[in-house]
Amino acid sequence: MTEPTTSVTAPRGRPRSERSHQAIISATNELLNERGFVDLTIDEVALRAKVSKTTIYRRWPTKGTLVFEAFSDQFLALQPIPSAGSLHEDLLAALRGFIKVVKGTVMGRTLAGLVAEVQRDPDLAEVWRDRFVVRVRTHHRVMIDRAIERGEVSNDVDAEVVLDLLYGAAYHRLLQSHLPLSDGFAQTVVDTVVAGVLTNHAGTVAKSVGG
Amino acid sequence: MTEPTTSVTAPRGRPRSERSHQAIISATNELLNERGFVDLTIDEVALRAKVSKTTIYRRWPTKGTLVFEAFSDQFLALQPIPSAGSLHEDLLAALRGFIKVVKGTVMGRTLAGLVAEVQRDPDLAEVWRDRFVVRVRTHHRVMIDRAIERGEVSNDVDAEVVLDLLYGAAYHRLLQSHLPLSDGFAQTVVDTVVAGVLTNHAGTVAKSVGG
DNA sequence: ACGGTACGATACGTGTCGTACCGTAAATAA
DNA sequence: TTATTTACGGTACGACACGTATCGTACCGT
Repeated sequence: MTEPTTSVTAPRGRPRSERSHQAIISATNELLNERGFVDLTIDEVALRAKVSKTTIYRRWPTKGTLVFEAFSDQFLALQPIPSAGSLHEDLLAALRGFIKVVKGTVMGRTLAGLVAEVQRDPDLAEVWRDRFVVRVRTHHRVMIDRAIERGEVSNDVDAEVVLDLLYGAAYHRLLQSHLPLSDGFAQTVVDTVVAGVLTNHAGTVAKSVGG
Repeated sequence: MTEPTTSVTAPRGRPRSERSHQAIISATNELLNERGFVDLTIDEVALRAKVSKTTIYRRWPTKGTLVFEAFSDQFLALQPIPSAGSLHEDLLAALRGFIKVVKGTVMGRTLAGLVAEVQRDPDLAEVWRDRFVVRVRTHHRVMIDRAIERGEVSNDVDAEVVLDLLYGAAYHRLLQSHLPLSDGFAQTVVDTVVAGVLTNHAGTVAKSVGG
């Protein structure tokens, strides 16, 4: 109890280098930009970070987990929860925010690459679900919860399905590349979903009709 | 002009063995069932099909294209266009059909594996879009076109977005595995999307309200 | 017969992953 | 100070699967 709470058990041997950690993450992000997920190799990350390959494998068991860690915090920081007032405005702003990041940065291809890797690596899939999908969805669900609290929609709305409709459609265009992630797409998606929710789950107060 | 239309240019040398072709496709499907996309190897397909590996590579440049061909016809044949009468009924039947195949057979994991591979192989991505995504969407779009013809919805409905909402949501649950592809999910998805479409794009005749 | 193409069998080169090994460096404990 | 513990760099290595190359043989039309 006299020890500081920062370290309950004193680490014994040589501590892991925080500097190496940062160098690896940085090199990973650099190479992600230059080559993309598929053509990124651990050897090259080690070379770029001036670190032994062994050091990388001591911390991350696979390429997927490394890229995941380099990607996720960065991406999640760019997904704010809008609170403009109406459900329509909030969802549209959120979807536009997603599209902006996905189209405007290399993170779109990295995200696609990670979704792909998740289909190949069950261990990564678990991490992905618990530390990304669940996290970002919990984040986004707040918009719907707030609409319920306001009485804009009733509380029997299936928030999970609403999120699946919005982001499912967006991920679909990202992964299949059959049509562009345009702003018109975002508008139509939100128009349709919100209208559907309001029709089937009208709230207790006058609804605000968006533009 | 005197030649039959079946072969414009007469093939010169030894023709490709149709028997080998079938054996390769069959072996691929067998191994797809046993091991899944990731753990399927070309060497093993060759062994199982009693065919040289060279023969496989003469016809399909990569593992992805081979699996694509073994998968796509089979899958597409199981995606009929419902015509029950109302848009709601048609879309629900179609989505249920998709879920049934994806959950009931190994094709769900194969589909996920192919979507993953498409993110890694640009050549396969092109084939995938042109010979699968476009094809299945054209197929499904008929349901919406017919609703327009019936006057159930107006002709300014964005059919592409409707498909993205429906199948985007389903693919999302397939690929992210955060929630199950339950029948309740299918119902809520269709309820919401159809309500949204009818609200924003009411047709010229009395709409049928689904039970 | 002859040229053209597919075939089987197999060896090979390539790329990448992840591990093993070894001597060294940095920290704590006695 | 010395011993112990753990991380580090450097590198070699094993494993695996991909895709290619080679070569002699089997079928096909002319």
